[in-house]
Amino acid sequence: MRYSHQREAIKKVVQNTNSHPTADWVFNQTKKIIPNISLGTVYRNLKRLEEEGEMNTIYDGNIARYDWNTESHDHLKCKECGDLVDVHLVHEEFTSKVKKKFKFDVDNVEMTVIGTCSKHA
Amino acid sequence: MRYSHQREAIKKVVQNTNSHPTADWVFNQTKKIIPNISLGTVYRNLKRLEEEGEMNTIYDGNIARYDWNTESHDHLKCKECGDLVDVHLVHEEFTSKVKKKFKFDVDNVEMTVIGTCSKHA
DNA sequence: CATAGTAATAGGAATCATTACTGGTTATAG
DNA sequence: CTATAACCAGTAATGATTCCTATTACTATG
Repeated sequence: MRYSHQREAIKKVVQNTNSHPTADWVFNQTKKIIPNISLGTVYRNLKRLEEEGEMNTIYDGNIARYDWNTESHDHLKCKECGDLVDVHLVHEEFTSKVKKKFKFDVDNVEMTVIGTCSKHA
Repeated sequence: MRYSHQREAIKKVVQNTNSHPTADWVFNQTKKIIPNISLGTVYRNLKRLEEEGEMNTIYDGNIARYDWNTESHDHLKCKECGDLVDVHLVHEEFTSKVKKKFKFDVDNVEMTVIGTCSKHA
């Protein structure tokens, strides 16, 4: 893949946040670096970066969010503040259990735990 | 909530399938019963039915699917055939573990295991 | 039974996220 | 330096979902 100024900027933006940004948020942040960048470029490059293994896409309801944390992990979503926090809950033993029990070859587990975080208990 | 012919038909359509239908699929099936039903009516009533606890919404990537199975359960999604199968993987002990470890009050766990089913191994 | 009041509907326009297209620009191999 | 394939900005198109409005149909009551 050829070098591109735009893609580097997008990558940096995503890597420098702990939120799980939407494409639109990434677009607005990247505009601060490259004012005339276009939304299509953001989408295209986020997809590329995911294909390259540089980030993950997670679906929050029906909108996509991007996550630079490519290690297998799960999310806690607070229904009060909407916060999405990374946690590690699904372990090896789980995937091997699923494989045995259902003859299902696990690639990936997407888990979101919805509830109320300590700030809003 | 007032009785409506349309809502009853929509409910029956969803309850009589084991697939996890999209709004569009439900719309097309319901048209066989009520030919002039409108897509907006389908969306509105699916949402109502969910609010009433008659069904669940699950997100498959960024499109909504509806599931009459309102008991807590998880999904196995085959990346080859796209099949979405109901399984029960997350148990009580898990939610109480999360509550202790993260001080997070769990309402609901959404888990989709992505991989290859036995038919496509 | 008739009807008024209100909830629900059909149909279509509007919106939101995302993808596709087009003509011009730029990185980079040779 | 130059050719050219990859990339981009801008914008149109798409697909899913929601919103709007005039009309229709439940249902409680006289």
